[in-house]
Amino acid sequence: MKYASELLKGTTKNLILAVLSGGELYGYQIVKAIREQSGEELEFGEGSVYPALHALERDEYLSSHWVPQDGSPDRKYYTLTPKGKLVLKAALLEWKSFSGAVGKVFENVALLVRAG
Amino acid sequence: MKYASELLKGTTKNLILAVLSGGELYGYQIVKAIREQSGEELEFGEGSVYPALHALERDEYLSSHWVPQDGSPDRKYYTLTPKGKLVLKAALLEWKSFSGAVGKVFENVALLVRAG
DNA sequence: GTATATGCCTCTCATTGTGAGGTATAAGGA
DNA sequence: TCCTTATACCTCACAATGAGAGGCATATAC
Repeated sequence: MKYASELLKGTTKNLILAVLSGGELYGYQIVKAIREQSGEELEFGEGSVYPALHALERDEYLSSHWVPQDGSPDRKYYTLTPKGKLVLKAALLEWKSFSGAVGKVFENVALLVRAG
Repeated sequence: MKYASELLKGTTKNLILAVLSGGELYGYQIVKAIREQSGEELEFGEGSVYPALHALERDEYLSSHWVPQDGSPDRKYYTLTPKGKLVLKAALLEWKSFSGAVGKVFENVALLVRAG
């Protein structure tokens, strides 16, 4: 991992909702979508993503359906529910506000570090 | 709390190091410093901050000393160690990179949400 | 008398990312 | 032939950590 794993906590589910806003994807594809859309910076293990997907479906932010494949493992496609879209919108605003607040605190430091 | 608590995970210790870059502070003061410097957006409970301070001192990112007070509780002041300053610098870079990566994924969504 | 502020601490609880393991098929190279 | 890699799903034990409640003590204010 490129980042301290704790940073991801709380962001994982929102990232999943985010990449699903473009249309349905299956689990394995979601991992790759996040990796690619983040510019190869964010990388999730399957042990993080599958449990997260189950929780999101349990909370009715996602719905899923199986699509059998020939000669390769079956795929479970996930789609945002209306409830999930609302949660995603809220998560985007929350992230913007949160990262801005953290940024404010860190800005002060940058000055001091440069100064001394 | 204004934010989902999971968002704070992994950021708490870095925020503490950050506000201490301006000079030594005691625990109670650190909570207020983060609240103020974040524009009243970030609020930590004592149950989060004190254990974090102990961990940071255990890892030698901080050192501390008691200062007795008259008629009010004694204060435990914390100071960044050289090791702590290095960790802080790394944390700032990590945050910048991490928040940028999350931002990339979320940008794609914003377009889609607005579109439909 | 009761609440609020100061200032430290500890404890349990729930959440969640990691990493390893399991299952199964197919394609490629040594 | 054998081994690795890729696909695609899953579970489980582990560690980190923020929340919230509780404890202790003093001082001020209503």
